[in-house]
Amino acid sequence: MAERDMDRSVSQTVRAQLTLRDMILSGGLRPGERISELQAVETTGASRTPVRMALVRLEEEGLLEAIPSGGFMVKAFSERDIVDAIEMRGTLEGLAARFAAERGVSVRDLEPLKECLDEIDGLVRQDPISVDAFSAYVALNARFHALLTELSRSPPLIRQIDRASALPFASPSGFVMAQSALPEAHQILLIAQDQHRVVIDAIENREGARAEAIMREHARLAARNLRLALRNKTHIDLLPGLALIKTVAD
Amino acid sequence: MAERDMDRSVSQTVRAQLTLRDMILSGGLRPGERISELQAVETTGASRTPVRMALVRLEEEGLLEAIPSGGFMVKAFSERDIVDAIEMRGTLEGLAARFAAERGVSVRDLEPLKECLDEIDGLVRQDPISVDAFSAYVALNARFHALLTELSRSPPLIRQIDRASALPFASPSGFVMAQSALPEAHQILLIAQDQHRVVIDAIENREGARAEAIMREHARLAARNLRLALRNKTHIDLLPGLALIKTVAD
DNA sequence: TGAACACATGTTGTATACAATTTTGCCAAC
DNA sequence: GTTGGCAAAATTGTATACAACATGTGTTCA
Repeated sequence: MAERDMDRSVSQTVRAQLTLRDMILSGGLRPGERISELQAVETTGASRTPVRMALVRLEEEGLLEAIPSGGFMVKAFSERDIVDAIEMRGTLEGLAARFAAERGVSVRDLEPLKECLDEIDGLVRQDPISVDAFSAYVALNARFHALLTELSRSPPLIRQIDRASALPFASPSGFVMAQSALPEAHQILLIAQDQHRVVIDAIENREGARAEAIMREHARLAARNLRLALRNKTHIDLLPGLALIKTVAD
Repeated sequence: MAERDMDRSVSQTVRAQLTLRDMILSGGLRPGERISELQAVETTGASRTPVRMALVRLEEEGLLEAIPSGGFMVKAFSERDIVDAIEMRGTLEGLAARFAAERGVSVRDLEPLKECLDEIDGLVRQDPISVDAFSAYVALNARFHALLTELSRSPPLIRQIDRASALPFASPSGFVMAQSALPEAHQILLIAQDQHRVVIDAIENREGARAEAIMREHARLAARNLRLALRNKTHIDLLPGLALIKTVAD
């Protein structure tokens, strides 16, 4: 912790925030555990002021919780919290799809989305999907969701969706893991891909209500699959931010 | 600014945050205006550290925007941002209503909601509604929305809705103003009240999809009315957080 | 007259010192 | 043995000093 890479281009606050977030998400700090400022100072290398700023930001982000008597602790989530977060995010993305459709987007705007989907098609064609292809899929899926969100052209909505994604299990990766952590994973991936295509079609044809409904269904499917995966304990170790869950055992 | 009430029960950070928020919302600080830390120190009476913490929190809250070169400025919102924020909040409340219905709530839980609605009934009975009755209505409406949100029993969703309400024009008060800033205000209030009743009915009967649809419609109506009010410039001065809007003149 | 550079000024990011509050451990009393 | 209280230690909230950076202005040269 002495000779860490002192990148002067970013502030100490940002660096401390990144370091602490990594520690929280990787499970280096247990849920419910109090975070000692001095200890954080040692591990991050920054001084107390930037550490405190980072802690405040992480609290607003939803990863930490303020202790009434002072200081912060790592927030603990229940399994239902996770499912709820995914539905919440999907609901907001549904609104984004509706906005995109109602606002009217040009064919040019939809091109990157379609390219994304074409690339995904190439990946999901193979049935026992390789590990490399899978991580490529995760990245492409995240890209698709981000592009769709942007398409709403609504800064408040985009911001809110970003905030909802701060909870790692509610991020697009969480979507994917939820969909892929079951025996019938491959079929689910195909269904999800179909839904993606239909949403784009709905947006292209200015069908706001339809676009929203599809995205809602997309999210409800992801939530359902995650519920099943949690119950069966299948591959849940793939879920990002797992370290934040209170009791993996029910 | 010398002898402000030094309430030792709350931290300097919280006090600075409240003071600065008031200044922003009341228009004491113009949108796009850079916030000087030293000036904030003078006006709030706190020292630089708590002021900085307050600024970070207000940024996360969405009222401030970070300047790349350092420091913060008051965020500016377009009229469409406001309408979007109201729809966004309504969408999340729709999800809350669905959760409440699906999760199953006892009759006891619904009682406070019904009392709220009964009280509102008493107020909206008079046609030219008095000023006192109107502010009572605003308070009761806020209470109803808060109770409904709580009914979802979903901490992540409740948190997200609270955050969405941080933008003052997206708060329940914003809902009301949007609904009441038109000539046919009284009729609109009656419709809104009807929708409130139907939502409770849907929740009571475990009809999740219906409860959600009604709340969505409730929000879309509010958004539509606000759009009209903004176009006609009728009573838009009643809208909370008006000072944050970039151009009142289109 | 205009543009460019240097300097001065003000502002923010960071570090640290201090004070107050909370927590913890220990000892005594019931 | 348990509980209450007291004291010490640790931790957080606050204030301020310092350093790096950005900004604006004035002067000088083309």
